Amino acid sequence: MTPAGDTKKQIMDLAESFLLQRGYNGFSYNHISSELHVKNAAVHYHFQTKTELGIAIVRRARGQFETWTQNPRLIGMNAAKKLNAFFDLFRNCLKFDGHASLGSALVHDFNTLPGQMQEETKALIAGFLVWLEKLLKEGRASGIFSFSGKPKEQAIFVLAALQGASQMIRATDKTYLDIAIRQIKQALKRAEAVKSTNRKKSAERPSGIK
Amino acid sequence: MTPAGDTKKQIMDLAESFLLQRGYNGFSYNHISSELHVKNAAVHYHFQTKTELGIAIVRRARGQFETWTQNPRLIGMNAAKKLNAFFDLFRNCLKFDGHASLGSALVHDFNTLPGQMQEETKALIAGFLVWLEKLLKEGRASGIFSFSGKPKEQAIFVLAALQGASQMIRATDKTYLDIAIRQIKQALKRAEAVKSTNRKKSAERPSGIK
DNA sequence: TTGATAACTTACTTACTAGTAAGTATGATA
DNA sequence: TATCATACTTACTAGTAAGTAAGTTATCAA
Repeated sequence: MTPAGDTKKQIMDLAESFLLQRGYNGFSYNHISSELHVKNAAVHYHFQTKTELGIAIVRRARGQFETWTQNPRLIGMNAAKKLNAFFDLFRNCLKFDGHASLGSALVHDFNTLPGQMQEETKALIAGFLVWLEKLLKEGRASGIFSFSGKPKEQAIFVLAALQGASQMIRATDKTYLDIAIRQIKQALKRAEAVKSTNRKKSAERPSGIK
Repeated sequence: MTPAGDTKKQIMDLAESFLLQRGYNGFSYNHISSELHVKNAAVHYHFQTKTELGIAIVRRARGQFETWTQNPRLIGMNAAKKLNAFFDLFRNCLKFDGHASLGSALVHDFNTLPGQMQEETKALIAGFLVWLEKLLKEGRASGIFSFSGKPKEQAIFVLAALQGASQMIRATDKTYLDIAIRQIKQALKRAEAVKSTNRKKSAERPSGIK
């Protein structure tokens, strides 16, 4: 028999994978149980309801993001590298074909989500935005980023583009995610780059953010 | 009895509304039939399968977009106004609370969509991107937009941000869509604005695009 | 007036959904 | 050795999903 605690984690991992791939309404307890070669009642043993399972997944993801933001190695980075690390976070959850980010999967299903999961989703998105806002603020203050408007407004823009791209690539070329990320970076450094190449005629400008 | 052809359109309208609000897996023939006060078999009479209904919805939307792009009034506009008109297209389909754009709804459900609907979805998104690319190209050539990279890359970026924002607002303040749109415009005019206010110290820049 | 057709309803099927109650094998503990 | 909790299985329920076959009704053309 499998070691204690193992199945529960496997259920969460699988459910999260299905959630990213098929949305909250696109997977069932049978999907999970048959994949793990157990009966559907075994899944109910660990998570009485689908809502409970869903909440556990979002809570875990929020905790993981919290841990990620507190990593000293990340904190020691400059704003440009922090932003790249954030992009990598998104790229990583898309490494399995057809996956989306958890945030974009949840906001899509938002209207059909149980109330408690709606609250968790709001908290997840709000957490991303708060972190991004802080990053953009300090990045602009230190001259690494340059953009107009409030950092919070720019954070909304960046997250929207990132989540939108992570979904769009399902129906387009997969490279479109990296293209979108490159354009986000451009949008955050344009004024900077333009200043230094102001006399140049065209649109080709050197990169400050890698 | 209702006039001929009426029910069919009502089914499509309702189904589209459910699709935008709840996703493809989030509505059923019963949702539609009970709303229209008919039996579920009546829906099957007009659309034998859900796939057929889904395809009809996407095809209609593609046709409507095609018609929209060929409107002489639109064609006569300058690039900035055309872009605004495109934004309005998105804002309009979000006027009912909780709705997303058709494109974002479909790409989210992409992995669980029947094959033919996947193809329709690809065509819908590709249509948006082609139009946007052309707009951005002519807008940059005429000096209205200013951005780096290929117009196609910028088109991907703009559409990703727009679709991402249209979904995100379900879990955040509704005003975030307009905020995202404003930032998209900023990203498309930044170099322009920066040139004219290059001596100004901070990030507040006048608007060229309204 | 007949008959064809459009637009349904009635009444069903098969398959899947979340969820539950009761029973069982296994290993740790008293 | 008894017992107790953990981690299941077996076997179900009620509800909903898409889909279908056969019958009904209104309208209109010949």
